[in-house]
Amino acid sequence: MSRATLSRDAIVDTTIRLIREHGADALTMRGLGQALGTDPTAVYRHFRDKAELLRAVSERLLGTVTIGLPDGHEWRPAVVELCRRLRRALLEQPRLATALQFGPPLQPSEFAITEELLRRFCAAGLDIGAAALAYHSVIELTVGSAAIDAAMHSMSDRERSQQYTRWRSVYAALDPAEYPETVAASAAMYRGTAEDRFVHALGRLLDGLVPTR
Amino acid sequence: MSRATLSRDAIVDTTIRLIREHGADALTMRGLGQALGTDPTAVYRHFRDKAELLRAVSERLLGTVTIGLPDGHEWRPAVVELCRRLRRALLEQPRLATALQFGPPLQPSEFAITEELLRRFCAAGLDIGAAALAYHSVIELTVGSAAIDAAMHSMSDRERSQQYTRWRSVYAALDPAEYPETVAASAAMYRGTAEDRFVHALGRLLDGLVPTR
DNA sequence: ACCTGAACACCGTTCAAGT
DNA sequence: ACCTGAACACCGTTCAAGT
Repeated sequence: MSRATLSRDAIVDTTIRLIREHGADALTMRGLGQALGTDPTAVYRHFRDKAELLRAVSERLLGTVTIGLPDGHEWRPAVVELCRRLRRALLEQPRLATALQFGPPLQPSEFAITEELLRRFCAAGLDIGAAALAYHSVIELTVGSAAIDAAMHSMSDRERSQQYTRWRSVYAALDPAEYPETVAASAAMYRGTAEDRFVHALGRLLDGLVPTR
Repeated sequence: MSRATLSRDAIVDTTIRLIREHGADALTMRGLGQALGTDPTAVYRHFRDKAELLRAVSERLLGTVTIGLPDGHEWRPAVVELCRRLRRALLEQPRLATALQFGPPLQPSEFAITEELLRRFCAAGLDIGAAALAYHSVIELTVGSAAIDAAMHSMSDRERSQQYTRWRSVYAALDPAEYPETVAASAAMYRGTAEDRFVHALGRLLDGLVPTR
């Protein structure tokens, strides 16, 4: 057995790898211990409990969201890029979305995301109250898109597109007397990637939030 | 002990009550058995497993979303009301949001929601492809709003507003050199109820999805 | 100082046995 | 036909004991 020297960073690394490979639901402390080459309970020397470990994971994942965003006068590309990154980070750990609101200690990366979004919305010409509302709005959309796509995220591209095709045929096969619009729309449902659909929704939301005068 | 005669409906009733009172995470088959006055494993006569039970719960909760919507020529009040109801149903069972996409059998109530939304968007003048995109967009926002609010949902009004106040002071106490906009916006963050904020976000999204020509 | 491993108090679920 | 209850294979977590 490799004599692993445990550290918070090494534990977080391995946890993220396990979640990425096997899904968030499959993460157990016993499995984590095995992947680390230590007794499962050794992790408890470094983290109070599983929740604190997952908070550290989320901090790591969210930390990359705001770095190196396109700067300059255009607010919109920056907001879109930030939200795309946030969505991808949330996808890694779906549970994270709701867990965010829980913990007593808001995390540094969350503050950075909030500040960046508020700054861009102010740059877009919104007053501070409208910027706060816009912040809440885009966060809600981003979290929802990630939550809906989370189940598909562990699939391969092939499996995913098969699943979309299957759903389209289910819609297409409905009784047209009872579900006329669904049958008519069936070919248009779940078109493109989930991220495409998210970017479209975000675009329309930003259109509504920041009216062009 | 009351000699309860079990039925799927009675089990779903009790499950919803337990989730409403103690939260979705606190639902266990043993606790459910106790609430029903039967052995915990008796439920397995009527449902294959916990997932099937929760699917029946979601079907019950989502079933009420589309009944008696405001009819007539105005598409917008109907869409808003449907989404508010859907959000409230999702709040009862946060887990439901992601579980929706899982199961093989899409449920009747989901079809009804899809049809109703597509119908209203077509009535608003969108072509069928735009209606499908609009459908995906409002679902993502609604699911996200419910997911974010889920943690607060079990709190009393008093606790919830205390939590909001606490977050505002955290934002207000940040270093204004590093987080100027957040400090400036702190008083405007988490204003009103979560449903107020959702209705605002939905309104702006609908503005963007259905441009007034 | 850090890790180990037995142990505790839980889970969801199965299945032979009861009535 | 339906319910019971022991049992199985798991969880997260604690804590005395090791090194």
